[in-house]
Amino acid sequence: MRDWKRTHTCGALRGMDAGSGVVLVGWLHRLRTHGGVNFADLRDRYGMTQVVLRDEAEMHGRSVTGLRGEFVLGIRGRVSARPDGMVNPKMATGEIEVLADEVVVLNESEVPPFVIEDETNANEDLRLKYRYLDLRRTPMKNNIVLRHRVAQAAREVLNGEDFLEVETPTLVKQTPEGARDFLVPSRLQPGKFYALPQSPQLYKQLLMISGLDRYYQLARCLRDEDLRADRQPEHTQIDIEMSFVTEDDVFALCERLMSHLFRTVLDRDLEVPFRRLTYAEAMSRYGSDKPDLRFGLEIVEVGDCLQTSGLKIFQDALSSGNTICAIRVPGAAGWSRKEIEAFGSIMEEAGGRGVLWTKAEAGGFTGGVAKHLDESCRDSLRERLGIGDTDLVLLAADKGSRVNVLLGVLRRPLAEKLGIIPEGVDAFAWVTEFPLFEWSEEEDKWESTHHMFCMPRCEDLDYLDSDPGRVRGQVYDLVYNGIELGSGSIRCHLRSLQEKIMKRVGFPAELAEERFGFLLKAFEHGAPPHGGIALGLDRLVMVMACRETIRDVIAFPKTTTGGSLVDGCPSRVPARELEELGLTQSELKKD
RNA sequence: GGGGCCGUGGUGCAGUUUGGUUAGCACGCUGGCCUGUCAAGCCAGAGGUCGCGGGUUCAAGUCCCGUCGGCCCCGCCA
Repeated sequence: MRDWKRTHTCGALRGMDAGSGVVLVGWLHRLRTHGGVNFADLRDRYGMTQVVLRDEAEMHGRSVTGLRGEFVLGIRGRVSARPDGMVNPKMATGEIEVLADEVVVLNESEVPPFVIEDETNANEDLRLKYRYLDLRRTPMKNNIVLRHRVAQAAREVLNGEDFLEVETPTLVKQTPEGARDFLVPSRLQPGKFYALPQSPQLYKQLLMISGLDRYYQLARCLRDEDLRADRQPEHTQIDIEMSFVTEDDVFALCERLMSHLFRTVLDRDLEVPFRRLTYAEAMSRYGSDKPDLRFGLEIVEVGDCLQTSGLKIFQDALSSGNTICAIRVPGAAGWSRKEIEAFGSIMEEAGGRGVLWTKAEAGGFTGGVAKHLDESCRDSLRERLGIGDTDLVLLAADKGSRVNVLLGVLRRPLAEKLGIIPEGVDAFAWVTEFPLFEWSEEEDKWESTHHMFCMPRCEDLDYLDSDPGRVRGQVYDLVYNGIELGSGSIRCHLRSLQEKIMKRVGFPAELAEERFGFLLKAFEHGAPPHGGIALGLDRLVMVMACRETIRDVIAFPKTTTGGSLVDGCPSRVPARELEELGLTQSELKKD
């Protein structure tokens, strides 16, 4: 057989190539027969080229009508400018076509289980089973390409700023607290286990103590927890750590990083510095620690406006010290009771007791709780909320900040119904000053909000013992359009303080020594002040690709039950291998 | 651990509420026609254990129970 090394890809040829002899290889995307002249679209990663097959082409024993979709073909021919009026402006290669002299079938293909085209109607489980076919589709291929470009652009920025890419172990010590670990049994030390890393957290801190100063890694992180559209058991972080930095340094670096990514990959400019708001502010104004700032619909406390209302719910709330908050929904006075109460249902699903409401129309208040609002209530509500003439007001009363969370749940659905979420807006923000601890009812103890290696804010150090819930950390999240894209902190680098924090979350000195002795020891050998961040690469690429799930930006993702449909893992293993590891499967049911 | 939705030719869906003769549509597929198509067109055709198991019934895609698989959400995910 002659040499079938390609001279061009299927996306390369242009009008100026007319007259050249070329060899193309690729998959037969579609074949259109017209008797004496036939058109074959040849597809590869780089694009699509129309090949003209006439009767005189050497087919090596094949007939044109014997060719099928997804056959792998080699084409030898000549580039020809398309005749007048035949140029296809929808194709990058639409100015030309290749007149085939010779066609060879490099491999045949079964009829694919779904059609390889940009808009597929195939269900996701089928696409996952035949992922290699799904990835032939242009949108999926583009996601993978986009991911590559994001990863490389991130490396460019970090390499250019003297960061070192360092790999950390995959077989690590099991960590107490945090997510459930994936465990790997040790053969050489029967009965003992490695864990797969939830993140390289401790290793990157050790690298700072090593004096490497600036580290990054595109790190796989593994957590044995339930899946979601934006959560997989294994995901990738752009993991960053720096010595001798403040929060501002980390923010500025990430802003340079994100600006470069959006500029080079999406050709979009970001407004920097990103907006900053404290955790307390985010929770009170938006009812969320990852607020969507593309639209308003802010939550406002209105308890004092309702002192004179006779409504029992208000009276009870005020007398019991509960909070009453409201959202002004501009232009929604025309909504029906049914439409409004749909939002009450959303609130109930979130654990609330439904929503109260009233409408501001023609200078007055109507509907819902309007009849329980006297002039004084109305005036103060008008002023507090800036109520216009066609507004709906949603109100809720509940304990403390719970009410903000409940109303916060409504913001996105409200914005969608109002159609006020702007296209193409990149609403980045830093949420800062996260509390260091939160009380766990379930465990009946204080737990770390982020993780136990975060530095408290200096001014809150005195509350570590007296009022742990009041201690804010040098802890921050990066938020984009209501999605958490990353989180980080300035770390604790002082042994005594770290021990104090560990004690607070249930690790007395002895236990801390056993579990984290190596880190505490390292702190005694000149640990520099340091901090960093971990950015979720999957989520970042997901939002950049405008996808709804990170499965679309992962080549081989898992299903919601943690399975891989393309290869069928997890799977059973031979009993002999279990024995070798000192494991038995007696409790597990057979297939 | 809990809640919800889905499963019908290769693919996507209709049919299930109210059980009843040959399970319908589109795309794809197969064969034929066709010398300028590019989501080609026209003609003809093949293709279905209704996820699986059990039950109710004269009769089950349809009703009941169980089970498997996929998706979404709560819990969980420092």
